Amino acid sequence: MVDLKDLRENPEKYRRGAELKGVKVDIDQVLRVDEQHRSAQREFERYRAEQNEASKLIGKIKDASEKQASIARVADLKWKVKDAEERAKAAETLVQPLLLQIPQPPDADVPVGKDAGDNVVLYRWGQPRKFDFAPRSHIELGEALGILDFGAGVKIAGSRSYFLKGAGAELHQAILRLALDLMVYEKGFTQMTVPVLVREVAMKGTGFFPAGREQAYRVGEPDETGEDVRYLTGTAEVGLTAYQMHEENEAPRISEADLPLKYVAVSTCFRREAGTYGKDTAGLYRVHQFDKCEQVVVCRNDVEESKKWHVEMLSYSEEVLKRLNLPFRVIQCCTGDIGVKNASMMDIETWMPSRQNAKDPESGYGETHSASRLYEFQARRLNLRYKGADGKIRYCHTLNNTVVASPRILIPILENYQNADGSVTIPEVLRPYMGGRERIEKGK
RNA sequence: GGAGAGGUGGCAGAGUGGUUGAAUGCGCCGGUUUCGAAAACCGGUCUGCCCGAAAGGGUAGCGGGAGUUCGAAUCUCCCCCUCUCCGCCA
Repeated sequence: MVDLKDLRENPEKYRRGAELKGVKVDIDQVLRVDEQHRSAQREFERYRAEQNEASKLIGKIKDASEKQASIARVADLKWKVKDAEERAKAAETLVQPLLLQIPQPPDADVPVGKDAGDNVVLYRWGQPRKFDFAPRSHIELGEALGILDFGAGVKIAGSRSYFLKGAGAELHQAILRLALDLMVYEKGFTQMTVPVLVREVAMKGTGFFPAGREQAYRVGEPDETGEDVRYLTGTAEVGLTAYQMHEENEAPRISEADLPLKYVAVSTCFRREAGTYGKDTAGLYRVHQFDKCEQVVVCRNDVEESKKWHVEMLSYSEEVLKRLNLPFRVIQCCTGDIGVKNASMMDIETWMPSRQNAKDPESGYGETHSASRLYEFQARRLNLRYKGADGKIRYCHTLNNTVVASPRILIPILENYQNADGSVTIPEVLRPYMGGRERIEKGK
């Protein structure tokens, strides 16, 4: 959520921001409704002040008939108060949903662009492998080795579903564990187990709703209050970021000394992938259910510090890929591709031989990581605030990034580590998590 | 699922219709004292929104919502949550 006060003072900034992101919003409408709300509120407060003053005096009046007269006089105010209050409330309930739709303006260092085609490659690491045989896709490899089963997945769970079997499942767990261990034991993150079935507030608070509502699976039937409805999260970012969520009138429980909060969690992620019909339908690339090791940092309200963490968190993800010796490139996403929530976003794309297009030697990189810098956007919705050393209360900044998501990461692993005979060499760093095995071979 | 108890400030815990944002204690911050510290003593210490350049003022908040009343933490109704006991399940 953007700052309403700032929106009032600098509407142009938000108009421009929405335009850069390609999001249609009516800023003037928000300002109009907000003004209605505030003028009604002022009226309400003026009448209420009068009423409170008069009521206070009534309590002191001893004479019965005089008291009755005063009560009769004040009674009239009661209706004026009620009327103004209702108008204020009505306008306020209109402001909120409008405000939730206004995107965070992209940061100044984000390149202007329409869509993913305008993203900028920042740098690369590793050399794509030159095969001296015709490389197979992870689908061919996995099915031949008996470690991936898409047929059973589709039969049991529908499209974009799969089974990982034997060494496939082992590899999946090994990579998640590698990532988690790096974050916990080397980078000092606090490991969490988070709810993946959450209430609407958590989805709204983290900025996935209302804009991305169609991407989430809804679970349960609404009762009269709607409270029985839950949502399956598409990332542990929801649980990790919302963890310190506060009520609006609550004093902050976080103090500056507690920051930064560094959380990591592995969770199962669920995505409807609405609007992607026909895109990446085969294989492990775009699936409805997967597991992801996610990192979240909640830091001080300081743009420079946010930027520093953004790069730092990105380096942790790179570290995982480097240890796996998988070639990748880092992308600075453009204004049209960073989504409603983000001030900036950088992706890591890992080289996947099967995605390489013979005509384009630059192709073959597929997104495996996404690092977001959100400044106050989520913190405002979640009321994530802290008391500064100076006593002032500020909103935190939040950031998040994939450490590794599997089975998508199995694509580059299987494809890059394949041998001419169809076997797959297990990356050295994963062997300790797989009983010391070195190769995945058919039937073994 | 059945029976009971309860949800008040950072924490503990008073308060059952009239200057109650709310006693008291603890904690925290500042000061006095001390060579320094502890103890003791004194003072301060919630948050949102609105108005204001600021100082400050107004308003709202005692689990949430609705109601009664001139006036509600206190009364009524609905909902949510927590705890204890019993049952059931893992």
